[in-house]
Amino acid sequence: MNLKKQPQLSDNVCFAIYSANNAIIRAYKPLLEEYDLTFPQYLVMQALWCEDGVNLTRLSEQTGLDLGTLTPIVKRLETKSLLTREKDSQDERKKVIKLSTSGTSIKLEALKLKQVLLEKVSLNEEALKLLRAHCLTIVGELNL
Amino acid sequence: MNLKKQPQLSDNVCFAIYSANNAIIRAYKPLLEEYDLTFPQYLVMQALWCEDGVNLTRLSEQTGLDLGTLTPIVKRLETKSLLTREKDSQDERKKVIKLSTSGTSIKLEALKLKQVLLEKVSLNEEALKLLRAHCLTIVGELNL
DNA sequence: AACAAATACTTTGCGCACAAAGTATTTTAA
DNA sequence: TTAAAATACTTTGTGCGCAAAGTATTTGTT
Repeated sequence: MNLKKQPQLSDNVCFAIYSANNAIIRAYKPLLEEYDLTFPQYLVMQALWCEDGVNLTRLSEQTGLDLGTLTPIVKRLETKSLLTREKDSQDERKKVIKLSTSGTSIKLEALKLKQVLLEKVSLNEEALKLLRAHCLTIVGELNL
Repeated sequence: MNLKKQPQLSDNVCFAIYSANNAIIRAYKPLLEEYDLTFPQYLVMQALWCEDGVNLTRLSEQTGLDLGTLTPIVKRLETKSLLTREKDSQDERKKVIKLSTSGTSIKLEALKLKQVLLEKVSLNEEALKLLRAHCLTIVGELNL
């Protein structure tokens, strides 16, 4: 009695993560519209709210994005006057990214969006904690 | 004694999933090069290996991608002669996607890549199962 | 001091991912 | 039996995400 059902795309962990990521970005979109931010831009802002006045390479380490991705994102945030990009006087190769007043001022409000989104998900604290840890394990081990 | 360390970007479940997704796509890239496939193209092929001869809308349901994303992906797979796109004679609005001989022939080999990738990750069967389930819960609940 | 190597960032090209607008076909209803 | 609405797909525009190539500055070596 082989009751195995047809194999499905959703049997895949990788597909599940991929789909969850797309779903999260879609769900954040209407919430972030109020701040005129995309999801990756929101992540960069969060990185800066954690540690301000860093150069692009540091931001790259924090976000896991490469410089070719970050440069245009940070430029767009500069256009929106949420941050400034100026050369490091000590080392002119480096660009120091600093939050502007308005970049800092939206921090508390914008961080609340995380709760708004998570409220839509029935997973409990423990499950989310585990999910986060397992994802970071994958990141760490695949980036070796 | 408040020993809480600085808040980090990686405290976020959403960031963890986002990073895991990027890491998975990066890790698959060299493996998929042999088949001249990108990760999303690989997912579409997997969907077809599960259920062949479907129209774009069905493929959209299976992959969670919208038609505007799928059309160009499927066209590229057609260019690579991995599948055909022909109008449904019953309903000429629909395009029926069918695997070609070569599209079918790489199935067994290409599906092995999943194991190759997962071997790099230390998570056990149980953890992966839970991770997958939790991600699908998020997808289901955010797409309401 | 001079030149090679390393580092930090930018630019270009390609393929997603999606919203919005457009085209074609079918269904529904007046 | 048409006109309106719905459905299926395509196209266009924007913003990632990354590889590869390019520029500028600094460091290391002779």
